[in-house]
Amino acid sequence: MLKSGPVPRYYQLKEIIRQKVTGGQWAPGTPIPSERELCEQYGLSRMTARQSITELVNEGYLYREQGKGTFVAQPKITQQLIQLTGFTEDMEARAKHPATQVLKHEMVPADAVVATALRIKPGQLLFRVQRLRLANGEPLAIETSLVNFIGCEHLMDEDLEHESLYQILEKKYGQPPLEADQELEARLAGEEEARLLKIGKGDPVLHIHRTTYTDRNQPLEFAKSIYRGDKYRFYTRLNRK
Amino acid sequence: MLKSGPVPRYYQLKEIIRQKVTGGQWAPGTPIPSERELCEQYGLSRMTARQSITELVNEGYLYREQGKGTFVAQPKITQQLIQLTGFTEDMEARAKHPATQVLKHEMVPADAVVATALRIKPGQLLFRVQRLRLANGEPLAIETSLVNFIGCEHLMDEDLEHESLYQILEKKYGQPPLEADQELEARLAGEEEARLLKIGKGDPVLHIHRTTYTDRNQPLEFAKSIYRGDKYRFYTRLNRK
DNA sequence: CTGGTCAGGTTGTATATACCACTTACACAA
DNA sequence: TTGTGTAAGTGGTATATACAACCTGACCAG
Repeated sequence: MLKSGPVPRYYQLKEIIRQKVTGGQWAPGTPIPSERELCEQYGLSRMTARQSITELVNEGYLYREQGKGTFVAQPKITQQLIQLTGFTEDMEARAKHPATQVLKHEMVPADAVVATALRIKPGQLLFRVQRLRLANGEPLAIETSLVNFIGCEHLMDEDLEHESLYQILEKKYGQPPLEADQELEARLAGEEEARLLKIGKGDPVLHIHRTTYTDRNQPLEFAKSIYRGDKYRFYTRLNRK
Repeated sequence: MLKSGPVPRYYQLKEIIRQKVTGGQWAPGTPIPSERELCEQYGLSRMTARQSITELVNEGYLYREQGKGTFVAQPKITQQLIQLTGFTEDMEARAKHPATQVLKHEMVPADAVVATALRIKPGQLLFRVQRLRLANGEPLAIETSLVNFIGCEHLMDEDLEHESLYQILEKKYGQPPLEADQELEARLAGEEEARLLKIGKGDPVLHIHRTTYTDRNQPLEFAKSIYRGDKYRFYTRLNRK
């Protein structure tokens, strides 16, 4: 019998089910209890139980078959790797040890490209930080972030070598990154990039442009990253319609 | 007043709203009618109207704000480009003219890597087709697809120069591609690849490995694609949690 | 053995209702 | 002027119920 409280009942059930799936208690391919069983077992109405299941289906943990039941999905290799994360969390999901060197941080006016991405006027002052990202001690990426929100100039005082930008934005500034659009391209490393990444000029690199959104689809960050082609692989999942 | 029929009411309303959003009738940032207004207007219950809205929110067309209303989201540049599509549809979404040359097609036994991806035993016979993909007459990608389902050997008789593999799989074989996991990497073109793509050896290329799933999360296709780095950009969207 | 029907299970759709949490605007009091 | 409370409107959560669509297995007639 789930309690009513600050945490909604459907969410409590959702987490219980997620636990059983990710914890291996319910094996892939096997049916989970029917919706009617679940409501009886946890003392809630069918629509509430359905909401829990629906969200887990959308997240790829379960799948439904009409007339037959709801089943545990085969675990996707990429489950952890397709979420919006900062570099730090990304590396942790890949079981690598992340580190950061801040190359530069400053306030700069927006150019035309960035202004379009962030939906602001060119010339507006943005916080800009350029960081070298390392995994297990090796350079992996150069990341340039441009951040825009009211009060973003206070980011100049933050310690971005030891704290995650996304964590700071969410916890200290109430600007949680919630969604992002990305573009990826294969390119060759230029002189400067090669030097920083400790690779050869002309080695392959992955260019990633990311626009990050917070509440209300408000653009928050525009980031350009250059990843070593031989050390980084990008994962994604696509759906039909 | 929406009709009850083969098409569910919530789906009818969903399409009506989607039309108004994509057709520009409701501008980005403006509130749509409240849930209570919609049920009254179309003669259905609030939970039904909510289902329509919820799905459109998940698809990124709308966003909700508690206590305030539901609003039209800013259109994302990538809206069309982040869905699971075959090459043909992908090019059409990018407003380019696609063409195809079949380089080879055959039945081959699965090697270890492919067998793992498709969750079958190594050695099982698969349909394999290697195609050169062109956009506006220029070579853009080399695509190698390995397809596995009962009866896949009949694909040998299909005309894959003029028909879409995904269309055929869905319409003629009842195996619709529904979801896919992808891995992307930046690499350099090898001799053979460079010749086919009409670029120089050592030019940057994007390697994409895709596992496509059909109903019940059943692996259907494993594909390796090599895209020209200077002509192709990959789009994706990420969500937090 | 084959094919059809039926019962009982599942998810899918839909209604009606109620209350909660949050936002906004406005009237009113300090 | 400045709060501040109140009312009305919004989406968020939750219940109870009903029937449709679909799948499976058991049973039965041919």
